[in-house]
Amino acid sequence: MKQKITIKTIAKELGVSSSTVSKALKDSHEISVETKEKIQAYANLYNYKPNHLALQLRNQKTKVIGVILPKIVHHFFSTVIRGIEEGANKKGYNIMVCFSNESHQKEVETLKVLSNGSVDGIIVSVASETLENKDFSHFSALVSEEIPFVLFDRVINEIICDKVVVDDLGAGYKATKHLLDNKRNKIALVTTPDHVNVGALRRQGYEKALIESYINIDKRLIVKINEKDDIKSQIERVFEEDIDGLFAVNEIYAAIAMRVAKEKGLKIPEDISIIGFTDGLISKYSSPSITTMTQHGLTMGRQAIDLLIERIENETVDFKAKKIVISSNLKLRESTKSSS
Amino acid sequence: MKQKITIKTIAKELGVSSSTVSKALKDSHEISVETKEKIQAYANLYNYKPNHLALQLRNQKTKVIGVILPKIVHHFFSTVIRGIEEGANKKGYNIMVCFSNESHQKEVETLKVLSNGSVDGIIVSVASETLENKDFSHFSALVSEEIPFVLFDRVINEIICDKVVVDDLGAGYKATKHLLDNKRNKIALVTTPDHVNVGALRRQGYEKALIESYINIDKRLIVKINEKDDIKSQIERVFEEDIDGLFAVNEIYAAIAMRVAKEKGLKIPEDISIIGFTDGLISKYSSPSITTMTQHGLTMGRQAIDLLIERIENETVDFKAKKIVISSNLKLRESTKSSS
DNA sequence: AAAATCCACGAAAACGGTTTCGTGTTAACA
DNA sequence: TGTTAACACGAAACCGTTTTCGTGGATTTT
Repeated sequence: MKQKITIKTIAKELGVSSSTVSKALKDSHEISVETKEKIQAYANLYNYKPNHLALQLRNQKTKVIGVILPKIVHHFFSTVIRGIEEGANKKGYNIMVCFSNESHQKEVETLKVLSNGSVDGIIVSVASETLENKDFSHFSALVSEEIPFVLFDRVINEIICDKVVVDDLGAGYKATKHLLDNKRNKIALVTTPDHVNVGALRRQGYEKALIESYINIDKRLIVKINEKDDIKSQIERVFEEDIDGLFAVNEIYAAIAMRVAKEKGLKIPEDISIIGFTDGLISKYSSPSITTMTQHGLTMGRQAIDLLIERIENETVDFKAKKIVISSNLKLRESTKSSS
Repeated sequence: MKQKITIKTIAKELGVSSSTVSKALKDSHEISVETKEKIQAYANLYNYKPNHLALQLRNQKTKVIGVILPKIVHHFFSTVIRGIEEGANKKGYNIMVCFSNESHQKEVETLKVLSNGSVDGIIVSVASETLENKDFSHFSALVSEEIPFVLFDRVINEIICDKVVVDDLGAGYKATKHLLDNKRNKIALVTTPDHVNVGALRRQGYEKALIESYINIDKRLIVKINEKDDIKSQIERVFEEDIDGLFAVNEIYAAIAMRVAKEKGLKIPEDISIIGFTDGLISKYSSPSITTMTQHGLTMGRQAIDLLIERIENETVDFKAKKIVISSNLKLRESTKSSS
């Protein structure tokens, strides 16, 4: 990289001190008009740009936000990034994006790197492995170091900090209710293992809706996907039961379920109604298109970044963790009949 | 944020100089064992972490790579990010992700921010607006400032720098050839406006394949999508011709085309074969699943980051721009019959 | 006993800015 | 004519770390 021009070199060339240059470039009233013009012209000519690192060191802030996601190739997380980036940009921040790839170890390491002063604050959605083994010490460390951070979507109850979540229980309830309203009563649930709290909450919503309709919860209708094994064959098992409705906690499971249904010769939505989660491209462009619960990734991202920047810029003495709950609503499409 | 412990505070507390502390923490042989142990113990106790900003300033490098993408909610770009992040991580770099949202202005601004020393190098896929108005001065500036950068996918011929691209012409050719081999001969093309070079190249491949088969190019079969208008209705127009094959330059166009075909009562792949681009989730999970040309986003990301880091770390005197062409291959699925 | 060699550590400069606090010169005022 | 104020600029400290080059005292070598 070419040697960049600095204030010092300008000062030397023009035979003034660096303080003068600094002030002249900021159009300070302390400096005479001629000197300012001379310096500004020179700086312009040689395309002077202040070194960001020096400024960061001096100001003790980076104007950078770290973001750690479990994965990227996922419509929901993509939209969250977009929301975060938009909000950050509006306030003059940049974002540094990292991935844990659902690995606890990677999450710990990444958090360590980011918390050495490279960023002013951090936004995290917790890796499933961390959720599973329940080792949250890296987050406690963040708390005790008083580094501003907010958790979203996959959060940890034990850690006290700002959070942004979807009303997962409510969403599970609404989804199931919609199927019940469609006169479905043998409703399968395709969900995650219990340690992923969003999955667990959505299941609770599902159960709540069933109980309200005096339908017994049938364990055989619930399949908790283990992503290490083949997903499709796990879903096929639930089709051995005579189901007429299916609620999947993400759009990939929904899409796979739809395919299985078609292969079984079932018509959608006539023979079986299917509802997914995350209003992503798959749901939108598949045919029939899939009714889903919206996850409002953009909104979540924006809320998370706003919360974080608020925390960073207003070092409030009285810390009070905030939790923003975003409600999910039904996006009606072709894979379920509209309730009449 | 809590006041972090620094070398200076350690030095003061322990009554030694900061040089001693610095050396002790690096286990230098210059420092006696007792002193080292004392200092290390203290640093450990108070959880000392070196300030990254100070290091960056001193070393004149950030170990951060800037990435500018036209958009994120797009399977291809998501996978590229993943590739970049993986490669960067392996070499001890972090990535700072920004989006131009296809806007020229935003691209210029972002580039300016990143090139003030916040990053060691930059990876860009050019915004479509920039491609359209052909104002590349911000990239020329990068060249003259000798900031390492690499362009990928959407590149600019006029700018001399490292590049990673897909063999778009070849891909367009292969896709069309596949349809021809399927005994299709009225093949529609759904592509981008000409200024998006990847679209233009894929069209050339399409035309080459047709010409080789002695088929005249019929302008009515080619639709250049303007994303500002409704995409579906633009695609519907091409279905007014009696087509039996369709090649779309991305998976969204392909998915929409498939939907239109279904609505017209056409059976896929019996009545019409459809082939897309980018091996994304839509193509994979829709039914019928869509045959596509793979775009190898992960590979592109990795190649781009490797190229960039190579450039950063080996300040070669003899600059020779490299161009890596990644060939695309056919991913056979249900939306086309296998050629026999 | 004088000279050379180690040892363990500190002073200071450097990275590139900003900012506070002078200070010398000139002009205005009493 | 002496005092004060305004002006235009510079010196130096600071952010946190690394690194080069001393240096004073102890030990070893001639």
